[in-house]
Amino acid sequence: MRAREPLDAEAILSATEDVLRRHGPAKATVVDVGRALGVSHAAVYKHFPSKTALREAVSRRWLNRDRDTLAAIARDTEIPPPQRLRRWLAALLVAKRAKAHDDPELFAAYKALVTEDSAAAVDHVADLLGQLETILTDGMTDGSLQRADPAETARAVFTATTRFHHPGLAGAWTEPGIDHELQVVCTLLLDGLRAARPTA
Amino acid sequence: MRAREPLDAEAILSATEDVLRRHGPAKATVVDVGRALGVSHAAVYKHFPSKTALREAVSRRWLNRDRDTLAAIARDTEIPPPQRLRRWLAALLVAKRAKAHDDPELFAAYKALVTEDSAAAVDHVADLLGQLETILTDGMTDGSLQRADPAETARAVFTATTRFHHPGLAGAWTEPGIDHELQVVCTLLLDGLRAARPTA
DNA sequence: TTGGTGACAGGTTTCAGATTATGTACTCTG
DNA sequence: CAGAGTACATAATCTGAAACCTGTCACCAA
Repeated sequence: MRAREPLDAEAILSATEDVLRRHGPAKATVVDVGRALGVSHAAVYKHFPSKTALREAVSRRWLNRDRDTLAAIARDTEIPPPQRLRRWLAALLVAKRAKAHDDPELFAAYKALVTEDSAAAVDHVADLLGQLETILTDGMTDGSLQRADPAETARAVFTATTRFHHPGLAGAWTEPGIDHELQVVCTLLLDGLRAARPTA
Repeated sequence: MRAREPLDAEAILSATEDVLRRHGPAKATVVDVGRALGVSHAAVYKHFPSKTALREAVSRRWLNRDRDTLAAIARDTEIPPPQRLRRWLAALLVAKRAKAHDDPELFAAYKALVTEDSAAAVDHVADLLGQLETILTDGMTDGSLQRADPAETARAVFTATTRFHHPGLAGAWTEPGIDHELQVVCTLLLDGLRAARPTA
């Protein structure tokens, strides 16, 4: 209709994020996104093939926002791997809890992605597993951790801490004992990871 | 209306179970339960104070049905505690998966109970924790397991295996690698439980 | 040719009005 | 008088027509 600065994917993502926050994932529509940008909803479809793709892209960006904090811990060779693992898991809980609390609408969108296991969710998990694997590999290299297959072990650690990061269980993250419980589980896992290769 | 053998709680529970299986937890009504018993719905209220109480009682009975299998493993002093723990957790997964698969309607009812954490669900968890504690205590007594507080450790083991028993995550129980994954997690946990009391 | 528009088909959601369910009270029977 | 029934108020749920959303189109502007 009129000359505007050309719509780009980033602008659409930001607008979508706002719309999601305002209306929640259930009520947010592509028409709303268009309206927020002063544009028809068909314009949005020039940049994203579907509403699903749009939601995925928004969640991806939202998830990647505090990815670096976590990645920095995973890569921090100053901290001995066992402690690093502990800190990383604690930071993961803190980050997830903050997201769930501060941004419930976007968290709900992310949760939906996980339950229908969309590519964005799968990639997010793969990323986290990779970070875990980094820590474990470092530990195996410097001898502070024992077991052999880092990928399998990373998955086991991730699985054993499901309670603290799976969005479907977010309800429990506000319970008072949760941080302590994570510590106990961490200790148990670390004891296992440090143990000499067992007999059975 | 006519002389019948007097309605008792057990008969109501069985009828409710049938109705739940036929209609699912969302559509099952107290009137249906009455109809199944050839009785008015008000008669049901003579025995149960509310529909919620009735659903809880049904789930309780349904959950207790294979409780003994599990309890038998927990108590089997023939098996060394570490192996016993492994078997118990495997049996728990098998039992839960069977329930989810063979009885989806009642499983859904149970899942609902867990998400609104009703007394029945809480009691069920407490029961399982008690069984875990038995195994751990036995292991600590005979020296095959090391750590100190059995209740706290039981909770940690239960938490670390959330993925394999929480009804909200039942979707993942049919994935092919799940049994192997449980084995890996078990091994990790057992290594931790057997480890000499660690330094950090 | 990329990025935009308005109109539209088909499927889904919504909302008000009608139906059905829950839970209580009082009645009836053995 | 214990236990079942009928009647009923209130809350929840269904239904169907209207509104609305998604995704596509043919067309337009720079």
